[in-house]
Amino acid sequence: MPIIVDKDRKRREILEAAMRVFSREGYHRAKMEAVAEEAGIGKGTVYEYFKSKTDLFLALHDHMLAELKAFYMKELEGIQQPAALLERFIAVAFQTFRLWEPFFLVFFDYWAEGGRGEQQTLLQTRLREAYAVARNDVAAIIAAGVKDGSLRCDNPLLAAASILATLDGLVLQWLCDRDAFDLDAMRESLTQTILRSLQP
Amino acid sequence: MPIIVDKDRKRREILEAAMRVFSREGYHRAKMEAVAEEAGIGKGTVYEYFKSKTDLFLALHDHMLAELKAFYMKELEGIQQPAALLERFIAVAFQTFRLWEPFFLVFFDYWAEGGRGEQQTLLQTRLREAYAVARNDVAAIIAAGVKDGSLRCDNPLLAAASILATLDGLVLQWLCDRDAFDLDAMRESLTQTILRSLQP
DNA sequence: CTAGGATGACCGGTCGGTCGGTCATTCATG
DNA sequence: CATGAATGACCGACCGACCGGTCATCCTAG
Repeated sequence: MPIIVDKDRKRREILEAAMRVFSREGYHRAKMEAVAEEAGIGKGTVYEYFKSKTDLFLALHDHMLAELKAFYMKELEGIQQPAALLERFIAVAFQTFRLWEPFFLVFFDYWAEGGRGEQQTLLQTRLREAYAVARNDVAAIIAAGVKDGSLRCDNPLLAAASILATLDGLVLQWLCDRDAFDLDAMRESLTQTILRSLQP
Repeated sequence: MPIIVDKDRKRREILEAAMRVFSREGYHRAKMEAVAEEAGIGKGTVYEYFKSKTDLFLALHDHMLAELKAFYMKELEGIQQPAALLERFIAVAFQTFRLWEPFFLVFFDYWAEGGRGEQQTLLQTRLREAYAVARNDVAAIIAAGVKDGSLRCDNPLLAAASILATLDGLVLQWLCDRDAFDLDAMRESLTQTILRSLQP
């Protein structure tokens, strides 16, 4: 019986190497060899774990979203009040701007690939689902607030979509120009605006 | 003197062909030959007008932003009241979602290129400037409203940035999933929210 | 005939993906 | 215990398709 390695661990290492390389170079420019090098392995080995560059790209999408979701769950657990939850959610989102910068840089490419074409590819489906889940999660918080009377909102799903949109748009703008605005000031201002717009 | 062509006109035709091809395939996948074919000319001719693919990409950015700005100017001219101007601005933005869909699809690539790296490239500078101009324009409307007492806002620039962010984020979301939300409902809801948050 | 303009065959570099082969580890066998 | 066969893991030289950019050539109006 030969060497046995922790396949899951190595797979994750490759994914993380890919994230760094893709975020630095962009998916299209990035070379598989660079990913291998970043992971400290040979190019051939990458293909033991992912059958193609596209496959790696797609797997990375799932991996990153799962990690991000886990991060949110951890940061939000235990908070009960809808308004407090929402406020914390926004704060965590702003934290991710800095903490998960490479994640968002790679996400540029998912957006680019996802928006184009007939929306039939696997990536597009996944991206759509991820958005839907995020909208529903945020909408659920708002709906809970409406139910217990602490918030007011005609259409929680619409509100959720636009809150997510604002956050997405802010990462975009901030990544393109770190001096566009002060993150903390923006967080405070946005939190105020959103909470006030949901006040009963 | 032999054949004389309208260089400007052909240049614009190439740019528009490029927009169609880039929006369909994405910048990296798009072939120069496809751009030439779309424009109804030979590949070599494209290089009479643009010295490289990158150059074309960059020129397209300027061209599209200029066109978009012209569209906004036309749609907004004559409106005086800040609140009405803001409302109309949002409405026009939502119009562009459908009308300028290819524009936004190409813009994915500008965001992707612009966010990455040390922010030193020409594209990054242009993108940053474009954002700055847009923020200032919107902030100016808000500031005018504050001045004449029809609006209230502590920090017009911050508010402008987040309004733009919301619109950007909504295009992203909508392009990735046309069924994510109803555009008209979203426009109304967003207009309400924004105007209310700026009420004295 | 001249010259501006257009062209597409071609070149050269690049990179995703393959594959033949090496290495390390284990264990059945004598 | 020695050893060599079996096998999972790893690797990087190589291949071939692809595509950005060039340039020798052709076309056409005057």
